[in-house]
Amino acid sequence: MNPQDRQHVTIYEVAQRVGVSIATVSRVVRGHGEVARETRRRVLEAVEELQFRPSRLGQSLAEGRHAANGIVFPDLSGPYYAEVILGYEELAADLGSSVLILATHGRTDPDRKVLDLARRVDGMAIMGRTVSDGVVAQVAATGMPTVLLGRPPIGELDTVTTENDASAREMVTHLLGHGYRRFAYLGDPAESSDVTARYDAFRAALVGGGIRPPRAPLRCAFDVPAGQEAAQRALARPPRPQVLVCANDEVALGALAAAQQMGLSVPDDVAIVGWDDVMAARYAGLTTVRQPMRELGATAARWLQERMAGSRFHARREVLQTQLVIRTSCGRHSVDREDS
Amino acid sequence: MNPQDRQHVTIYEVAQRVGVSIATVSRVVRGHGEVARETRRRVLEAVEELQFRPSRLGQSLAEGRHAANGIVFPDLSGPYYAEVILGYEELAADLGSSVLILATHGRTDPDRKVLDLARRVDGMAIMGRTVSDGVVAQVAATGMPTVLLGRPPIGELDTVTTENDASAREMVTHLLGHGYRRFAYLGDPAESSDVTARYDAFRAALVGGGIRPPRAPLRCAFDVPAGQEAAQRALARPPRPQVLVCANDEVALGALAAAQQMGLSVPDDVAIVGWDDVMAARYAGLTTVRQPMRELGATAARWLQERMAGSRFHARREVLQTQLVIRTSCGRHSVDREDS
DNA sequence: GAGTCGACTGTAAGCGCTTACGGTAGGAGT
DNA sequence: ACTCCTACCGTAAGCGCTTACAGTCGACTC
Repeated sequence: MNPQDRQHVTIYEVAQRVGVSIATVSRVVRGHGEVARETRRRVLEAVEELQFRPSRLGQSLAEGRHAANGIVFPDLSGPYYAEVILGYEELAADLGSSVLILATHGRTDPDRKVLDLARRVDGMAIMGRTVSDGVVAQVAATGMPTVLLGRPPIGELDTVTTENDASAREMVTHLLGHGYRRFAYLGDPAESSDVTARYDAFRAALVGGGIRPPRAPLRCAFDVPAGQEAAQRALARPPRPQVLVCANDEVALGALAAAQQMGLSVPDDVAIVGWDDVMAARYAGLTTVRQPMRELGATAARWLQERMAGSRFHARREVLQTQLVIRTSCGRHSVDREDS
Repeated sequence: MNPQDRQHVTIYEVAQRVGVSIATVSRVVRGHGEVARETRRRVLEAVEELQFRPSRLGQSLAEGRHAANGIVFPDLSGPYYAEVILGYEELAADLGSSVLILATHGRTDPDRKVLDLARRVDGMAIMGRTVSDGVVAQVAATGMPTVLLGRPPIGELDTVTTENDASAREMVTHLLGHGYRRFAYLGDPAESSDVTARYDAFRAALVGGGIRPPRAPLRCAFDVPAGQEAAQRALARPPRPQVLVCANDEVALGALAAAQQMGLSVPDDVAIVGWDDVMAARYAGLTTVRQPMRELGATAARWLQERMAGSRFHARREVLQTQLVIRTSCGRHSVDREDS
């Protein structure tokens, strides 16, 4: 069959077949207006026979809504985002919206893509540093319900983030308990507000513990190779740090690889910790901070729904709690902290 | 701002502002017909001032296409699917299509959701055992370009899968080389055609090696807890198998946990292997089979594009090659097989 | 100076649906 | 027998765009 002649059955054909107007067919299909029992039966019969499905486009155009929403994220390669999206999709679909996704990573013109996306949805969730504040504001200015995930608030937009301060503090306290004194931080605070927050809290906690924090973070991207490379540099430079605090688990996994490659034992020669608790972290024995990723996505979907329904009118902020997960990469413990 | 009064600027307002017809505005915006330089300038100016973006709905309705395609997958929780989707999205977006996603896992009525999805896209990719053959056929029958991923072919539809036979054979050969004789298989062949293929090839290879294969697989779902539970049963039942061949890495990771919990050493007491080479596999030292996931998704997107362009007309089949990755979970080796 | 041509622009017919509004017919009420 | 409902159904006006077709109007040609 030639793609050119994709023929969908339209409401007109159904109407003609039954001998009624398209209005009546529409009423039957939508289940809205009143239709005589017998007429309804005949329409349904024809719908069945012709396999009629109303065109979403016609429907949306007439209704003035897409019945869809979108989510913008940096990348899907990490396990982190996948979980968030899943949480989002799950709820959104249950609420009757289709979900459009957009990964900005590596795109030449993310702003434009986001603007495009905005033309096909009723609301959107935007994660992290994917697009410029200007574009977000521009989208929001059209009245598009928008919620921000793991990104600093912009204007009056709803924002959901995860907790960073307390967990960083707790993490550092734990590390200090191991007796470590020389810390390095791997990750680029410019990359995301989460990293910024983690880094700041990390420094503050060190100061609070009477330790002089490192002068600057070792900037590196959010992936395993970048982490490995940065860790290599950090570990080669004397005095060797006793702990590598990594901006996320992927960086930490890279650091683990670097240590192994350099013949250093973790945690005996160097301790390594991360953030997110991705699946691999567990098998790598990585001490990290667990994020409620599914819930992050689900919250976004729920709020969007409420916005679209018009039931809420001022900006909401929520910070989801995180949890320190102690494994083996931060030092030897008398007792195992994590079961399984 | 009340969601009710979301006002988009329409082409009419632009036309009125400039004092031309909407046809002219459309020409300028699309860059198709001929428009006088001066007129073009004034239109663009107005477009800029009013922040006009054509409605995708109006556009799509007039053009007769959505400029979007969809992908249906069982679940996003595993790392496997996320990668496939990313490969798909990346290419599709570059080709100018938006991407709609649909996770069928846990949905009460996946078939209906897929039919819904079909009303909003120009083409779709369907992964694994997500929906019934009937529904796929029904969608395809409307002329919707469709490609199947990791799923047995249906009718004349394009199908991309990954290689299972050779890798299973190679895996078993390697295991036999270790001297193992008692094998168990964890996974449910009914779950996916990949599992079926792997299981069949596994049995055949054992027979080829002069070993009597297990009577039946230990059926379990595709996730870590299920794998753990099934492995526990398998390892508790004498004679204890020397090898647990797992349908995928998540099951294998569960098996690893079970072994650890039972105080068994891997690989000394029991060898464990999986499939997929998810990120965690590397850190768990799991011997597995690497799948070209990104490429799987990208291939689907490319084929869809070709179908939609009408440039291809008969069913395509492709089997992407996989690669055995030897790590430590299958037994002690004199030399490390994997760098890093 | 009439005819021709080309560059530009407007008119209008869709694309497939929803829904406000109005019309019709048959039964109830008196 | 005449009105008045009520239940049902059709008409038509959108929703916002694209594009075939039909002008219009100078500039040119002969």
